[in-house]
Amino acid sequence: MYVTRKADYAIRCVLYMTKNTWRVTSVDEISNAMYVPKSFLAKILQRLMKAGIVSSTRGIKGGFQLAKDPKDINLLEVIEAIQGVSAANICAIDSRLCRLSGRCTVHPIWVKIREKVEKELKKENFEKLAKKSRI
Amino acid sequence: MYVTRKADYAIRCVLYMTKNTWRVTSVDEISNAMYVPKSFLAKILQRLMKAGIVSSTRGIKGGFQLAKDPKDINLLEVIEAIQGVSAANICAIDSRLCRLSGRCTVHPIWVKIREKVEKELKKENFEKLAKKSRI
DNA sequence: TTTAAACAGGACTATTTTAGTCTTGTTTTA
DNA sequence: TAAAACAAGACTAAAATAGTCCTGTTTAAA
Ligand code: SF4
Ligand code: SF4
Repeated sequence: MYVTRKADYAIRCVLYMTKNTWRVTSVDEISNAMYVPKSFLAKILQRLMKAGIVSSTRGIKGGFQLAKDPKDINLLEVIEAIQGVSAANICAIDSRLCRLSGRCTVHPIWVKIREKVEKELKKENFEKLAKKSRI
Repeated sequence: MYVTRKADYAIRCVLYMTKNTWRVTSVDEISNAMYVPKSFLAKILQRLMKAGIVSSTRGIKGGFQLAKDPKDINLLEVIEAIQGVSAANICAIDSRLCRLSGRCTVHPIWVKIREKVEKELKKENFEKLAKKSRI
């Protein structure tokens, strides 16, 4: 499980939008507030759209807003919306990616770690995060 | 924390050597047994040498063997010997890698996840792994 | 009705990382 | 003294990462 800049930016921006829930916010505003390159952010928001996490309004005065209640969005789903499923080792993403997985002693350890990490990430919803937030 | 092929191979090979503790094993033998490209494995073993995990004997009949008791080698140290410290997000490797870390709400979550993962990996020593092993 | 602000989406690119290979040299034992 | 084995550095191809850019569409407001 490695979080790319793209996914990290996504989290920051969903957090920003959480604090402006139901207000339409432009890419430009989010980009400036969260220190994310504008054209890169535009791409990120497109993926969050496809995942149903944000919705967009086109045209002048358009922008983005959360498509769900912040308490129903967790860290894991934002990360997966951006970079797909991930884990610490390939066999924990899909055991077929290593032909040894069926008889490997280490394989179950990676699976267990993946489960633990995902459990932690699922626990963190954006309502909770926004309450603590100072960004 | 993402485990590269290099580190995964290292783990497999340390496990193989655990089952032949105190016997000098050639790169060629390990390479064939563990399905790791020979010249790549040679590089990996060099790093395990520097970390004090294995020792080498040069010349004909030379090879590698563990430099420590298998119960004193854990998964984390093998991984770190190969790829250095790693974590799920850059700020959990070194908080200075993100200028927001001081005021970021998400940062402590990555730190906590790193701690949990490292704890799991430290628990797994090679004596324990070799007992379960069928590779 | 036109214009400008904003999103949509695809193509493109530079840099870094990964996953190796290759070559030349040194050591050691049969 | 030759062959088998490690040592170490240079090299490379492919993939992933971190973006940019350009052309088009939508829509509110002047
Ligand atoms: S831990 Fe085992 S199953 Fe997983 S990638 Fe490594 S060798 Fe394959
Ligand atoms: S989680 Fe926060 S501190 Fe860590 S990299 Fe992301 S923005 Fe920076």
